[in-house]
Amino acid sequence: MRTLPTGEAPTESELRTVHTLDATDARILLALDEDPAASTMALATRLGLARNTVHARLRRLESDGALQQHSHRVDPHSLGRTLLAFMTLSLSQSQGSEGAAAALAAIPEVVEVLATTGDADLLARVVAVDTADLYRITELVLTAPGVERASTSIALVEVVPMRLAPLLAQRAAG
Amino acid sequence: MRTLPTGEAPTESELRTVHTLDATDARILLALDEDPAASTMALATRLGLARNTVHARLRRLESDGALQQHSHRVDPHSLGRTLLAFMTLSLSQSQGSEGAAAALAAIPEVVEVLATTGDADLLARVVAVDTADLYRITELVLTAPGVERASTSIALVEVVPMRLAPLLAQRAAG
DNA sequence: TCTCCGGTGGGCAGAGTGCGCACCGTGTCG
DNA sequence: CGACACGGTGCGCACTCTGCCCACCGGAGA
Repeated sequence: MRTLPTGEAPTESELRTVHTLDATDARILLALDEDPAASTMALATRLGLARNTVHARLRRLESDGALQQHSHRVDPHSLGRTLLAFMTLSLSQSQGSEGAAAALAAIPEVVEVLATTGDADLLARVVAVDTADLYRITELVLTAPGVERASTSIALVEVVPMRLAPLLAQRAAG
Repeated sequence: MRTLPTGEAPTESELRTVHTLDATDARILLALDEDPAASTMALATRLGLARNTVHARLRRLESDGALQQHSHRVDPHSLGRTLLAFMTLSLSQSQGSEGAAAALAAIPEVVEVLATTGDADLLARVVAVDTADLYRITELVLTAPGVERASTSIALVEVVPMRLAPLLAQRAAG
């Protein structure tokens, strides 16, 4: 799966062979996951590696894209958006999804949209201040070109918060 | 919405009055969103503020929880998980969701689970190596206690990648 | 008017970074 | 077998940035 193609050919960096992570890479990323503020030196001493080794690997991981430069650190709650909801959207089959994509991208409260298989065509993650706000956003979403139906479910509890540590741990052990 | 309660009373920090962000806070977070590697000094010069000002605000934002300390920087693709899917899970009404939650949390490929309103009870975000792997995970999910039905849709394209910048921009301007 | 508070400017010690270098063990290949 | 590349290691150095002082200032509110 990749981001929405915008017309251009894939860049050289996108085509770059993805260096698979070895156990050491995974250990570094895992330690970083536990303590994201850790310095290179702290990681090195903690993992029993030389600072230069950790440094070199971090640089490679970043250039490979395994370690994203951008991070989602801002809590929507602090912006007053305490409500999280998912909308499954059905598009009219005749037209493409570009128009809908652009319209959805123009709504700030729509924080993520994925095209999916199945009954619905799009899955949108939406944040809102309260239910009235969510209603307003729903109306807005329904004005997007091609959007025929929206089915909304509200997130009640975060049963398993977003995480990658278990996968990293698996790789670190293997 | 909050994380799954584990029995204890909310901690003092969770009850702390959430300081609402002012426009300057939003500008700082927005600049940080665009360049997460930016140093305090770089932010200060870029925003036309004193270093001490930015420093003090960053400290407050972090202590308020608005700026999360942990960040999701690792790309699942680098772990070979190029497939992203969503599973809507129906639970048997009789039993609670604790058992299911624990079982799902034990599956590394399950990267996020939310309890939702609507037809389904849970929404799980899952990564997999390929469709065969996804099938294996589906079987695994179905063994979780209380899970009666799983409906899977595969993410095809990232129409709008996870983002908060538009909301921050709105706040920065307002 | 006085006081509080947030922003500002300057300064300073210490930590961490980025980078260079040399060395060494391992594995590969001609 | 010898040459070589490669990744990890240890050392050092210049530089930046941090974290934390302090004093000053201007506006808001009592």
